[in-house]
Amino acid sequence: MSPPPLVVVVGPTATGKSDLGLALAAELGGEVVNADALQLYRGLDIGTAKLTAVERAGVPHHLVDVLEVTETASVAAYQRAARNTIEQLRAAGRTPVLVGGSGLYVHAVVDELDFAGTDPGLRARLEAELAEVGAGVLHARLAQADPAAAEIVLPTNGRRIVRALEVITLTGRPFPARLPTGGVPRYGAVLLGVDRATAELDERVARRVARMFAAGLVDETRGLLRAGLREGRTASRALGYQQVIAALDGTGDFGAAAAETVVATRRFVRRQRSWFRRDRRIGWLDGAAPDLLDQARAVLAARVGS
RNA sequence: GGCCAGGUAGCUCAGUUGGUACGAGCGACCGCCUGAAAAGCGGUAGGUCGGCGGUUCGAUCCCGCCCCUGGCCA
Repeated sequence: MSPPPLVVVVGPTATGKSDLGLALAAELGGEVVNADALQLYRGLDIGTAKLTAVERAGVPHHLVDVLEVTETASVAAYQRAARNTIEQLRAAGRTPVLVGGSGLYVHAVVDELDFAGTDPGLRARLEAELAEVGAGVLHARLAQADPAAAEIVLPTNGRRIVRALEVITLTGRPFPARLPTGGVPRYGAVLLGVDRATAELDERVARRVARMFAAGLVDETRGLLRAGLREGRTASRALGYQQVIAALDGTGDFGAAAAETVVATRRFVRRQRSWFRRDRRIGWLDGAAPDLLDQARAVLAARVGS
């Protein structure tokens, strides 16, 4: 008997991915594998809209609460962990349901992305240099070392320039500046996308953020700050937390922080869409459809069957 | 009612000593994205310069009246 295919549920935030993923896992006798970079963190609960133990209704969730807020997330580490988990589940005959809105993370699991290694010392040196001399100078160096990559990586994008130089120095090979376009996905994956009409989604985001603040996002952030959130490179940037930290350091105006979180989340939704939009393998569903689950079932049946 | 400040892009504000608005940040839209990705980066579209009249070859910038906003005084 062949192992069950991987079911993937992607889409912008606040569309209803988690609920659909949960329902599908429950129905298929599967387990959820998180593909959300920030839900990896222990303690980032309210702001990441993490499902509670009760809401999970007994369906096992993997790769949630596996990082401390002080740790820096890493796609490569995530890729290894997620593939491991998925392979184990499939070997056990359980359907893995990969749910999340971090496009690069999903891509890393489902497609052939090979991350070159990393070297903390080298990275630190390059970053210090970036801060000192600016992206332009480093880009000029990249143009020397790898003209093709320099062609693609913009001279203003310090982050990418640093990584490109790191990879080239470490491997002696060019930096693959272009993401491979999706071919046949691993694990016989079926990709489902959940989205909603823009106006409706914006409205949901506003309500969700209000709910988060009402539910104690500020207190949660205070607690996490005591746990070292400020030193966390990834977690301190999470939507909501980032704005609360700024308010705590500055005006103390949490109403403004909430408003800023809404705007930032809306921008995030747009970016998520532009990321997923180009993946032609995704079968899109309207999160508002009353028969969402039926539609998802239908797409699954059609794709798995073929 | 009087005095003062102000009405310039969707928002907050620069600017032009009268000659086609160098506008900026934010937002919007589009896109990029290989070890921070809820991060990082790029492109594009938006303006009767409050209204009406006057002066002038020419007015967003000068004059008059009016409307609106904020503050002070009564």
